[in-house]
Amino acid sequence: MVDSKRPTLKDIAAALGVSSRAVSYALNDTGRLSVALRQRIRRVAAEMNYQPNIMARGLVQKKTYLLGALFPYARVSFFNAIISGIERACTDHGYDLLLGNASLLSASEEPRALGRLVNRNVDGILCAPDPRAYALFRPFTTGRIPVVQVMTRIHDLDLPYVGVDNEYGGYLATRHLIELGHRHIAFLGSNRSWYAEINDRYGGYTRALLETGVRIDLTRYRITCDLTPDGAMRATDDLLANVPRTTAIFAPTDHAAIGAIRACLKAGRRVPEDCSVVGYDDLELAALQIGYPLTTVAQPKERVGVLAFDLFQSALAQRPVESMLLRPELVVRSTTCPPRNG
Amino acid sequence: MVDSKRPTLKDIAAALGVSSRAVSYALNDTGRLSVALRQRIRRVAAEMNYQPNIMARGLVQKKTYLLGALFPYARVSFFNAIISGIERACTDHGYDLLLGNASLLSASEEPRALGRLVNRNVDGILCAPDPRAYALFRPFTTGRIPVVQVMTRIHDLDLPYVGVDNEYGGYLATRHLIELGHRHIAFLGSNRSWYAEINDRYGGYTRALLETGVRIDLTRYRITCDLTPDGAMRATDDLLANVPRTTAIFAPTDHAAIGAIRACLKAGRRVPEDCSVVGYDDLELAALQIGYPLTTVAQPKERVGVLAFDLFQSALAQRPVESMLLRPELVVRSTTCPPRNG
DNA sequence: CCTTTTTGATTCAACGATGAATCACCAATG
DNA sequence: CATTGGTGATTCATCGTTGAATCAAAAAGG
Repeated sequence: MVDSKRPTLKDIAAALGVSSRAVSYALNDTGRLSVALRQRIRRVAAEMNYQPNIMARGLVQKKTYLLGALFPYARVSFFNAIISGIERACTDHGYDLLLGNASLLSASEEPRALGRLVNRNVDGILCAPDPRAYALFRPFTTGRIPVVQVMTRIHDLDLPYVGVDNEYGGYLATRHLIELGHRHIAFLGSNRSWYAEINDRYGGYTRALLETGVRIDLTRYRITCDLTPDGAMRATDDLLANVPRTTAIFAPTDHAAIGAIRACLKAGRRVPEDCSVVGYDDLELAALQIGYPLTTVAQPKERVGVLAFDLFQSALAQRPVESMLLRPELVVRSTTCPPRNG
Repeated sequence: MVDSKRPTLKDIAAALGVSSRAVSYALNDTGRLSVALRQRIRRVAAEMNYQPNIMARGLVQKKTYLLGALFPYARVSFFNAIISGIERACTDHGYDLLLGNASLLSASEEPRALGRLVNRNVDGILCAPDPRAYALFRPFTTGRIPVVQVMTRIHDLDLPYVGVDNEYGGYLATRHLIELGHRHIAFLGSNRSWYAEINDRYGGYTRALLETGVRIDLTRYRITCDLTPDGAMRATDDLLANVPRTTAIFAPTDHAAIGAIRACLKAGRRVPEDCSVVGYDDLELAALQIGYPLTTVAQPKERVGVLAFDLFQSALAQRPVESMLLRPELVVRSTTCPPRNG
């Protein structure tokens, strides 16, 4: 069974003494052919292990059955599950996924990565665009390549979007802390103002406070930093020194939560007894923390991926496309408990 | 600047009043053309924002400039860095990466995923094949599609391979424990005998023992289990109960190390004071453990990805291809220290 | 001055598939 | 019997690009 070359329609046609067009008809179940011939062709095609050349087909149909994925490399651990959801949907619908991850600095790499995808004539693009890349994606609002925004949305850009309600997630996390009895809850904001997700989570935080009548001096309890483990740790160092009454911290990122917890321990505070911490994202490392499995907000990532593909298909078929906002869930583990003198 | 359609060679030719073949020559810097015309064509092509249609080119050149990646979905967090290394090499050489990850059970999904890649006429495949998939990859040893094995190698299969020396990694980890003074070092093996990597790490473990003259009753200190956090935890439960003299554990996987440490803590043993643990892989969650940053063996993953691409290119160019074995490194963090009465 | 070579460009075919049109044949119709 | 209609298949053009061959004109050679 050494197939030295992949058979083409012509090869099959020659083997049977019919026209290659007939073979095409038979295999696609189109055109007008006698059942007998149709079956004969199919049998031989199967015997010869024929597989269509997708490129040739794409050339004439002007479709590639390729879907481009454009996600920031810096956050792979987060987008993994989403990409795998997308991929599953792809295989189920005859599509293949082209990886165009923007390495490193997304704002500068995205143009090139995007160009490569367009170059390949992808039928659509799923992406988590950098908020600053408005100009880059603007042409696609009118263009012929459907683009779906996933998890991250550029404000004012008229492109469909599938995401998870960050405001509600922030609300869930904060509400959880309040219900445990906390009244001094800090929020770790990002020092990059354009991260809308973080701002939305902050919105949920303030709403929870408002709804429950918990009054907090935000100028002291809302601090900003790099949302990396180290950045959050340094910010929390300061927080605990300046605002020692803090009994709980809402870190809108698991990485930040790790930094916050480290700062607490360093300051001699036990977690969660002396200080509760809630994270966000439910990365693998949240559940697999040894001493401190993280209480965090989980997002239905796989489902987001699948829905993003659905939206792409609708857009491709010119059907009306509506953005979707899914609900996150609170996952309570071991980094939260009632305050000591609550 | 609304490009309603992407320009083709013909469009540029028409705009200039020359043949489309001349345009092709000019843009590829081939053929014989006057410098003047060449420049004129290039300028207009740039103005019209021309980008070649890779599919059409591929059709005639019988190349797709597509590279298939086939990695088990179950271990994404591990293969992330490798894939990103591959991708970087791809972009640097005009290739694009097609994701063909085998979802879930690799042994059953691989055939389909592999078929899709072949179907797409990928120019090559980089994969971490399931050891049981010998028959599946056998045809590629003679075939025209270069396949490079990455991190995982199927024994007796004549396909190039880039990986990291697992035997040496196991040796490094064990040697580290011995040098700290440990004499009762357990090894957590896999209950799936076909995982060659784990067996190799075990080989390094025994070599270190032999070299240093440390005699250990392997029937008691070598236990086997599912190398998941829970599996390793249960196995370690038993180990600590049956062989209480154990002062160190070499878990050939970070996930297993987490389970082992959990079991230690559950049994009232402090880590590392009462029991040291070494992991393997240096996943993100190893460094980002809050209380117990893992001592573990790190592999040069990005580099493996880049080298895998290089091997693919050599194979494609019919150059001789030699497999490569890189060296892992020990990363000492907080889960190892000398035994108490060492 | 005529022949050969070189230069600069063009034309034609092909890659492997599909869209559109066509054609031969046979049956049914008036 | 000539006309119409449907059936089952074929032929031709095309997608956008490159390989191979060709061609006209200018340059070089004897």
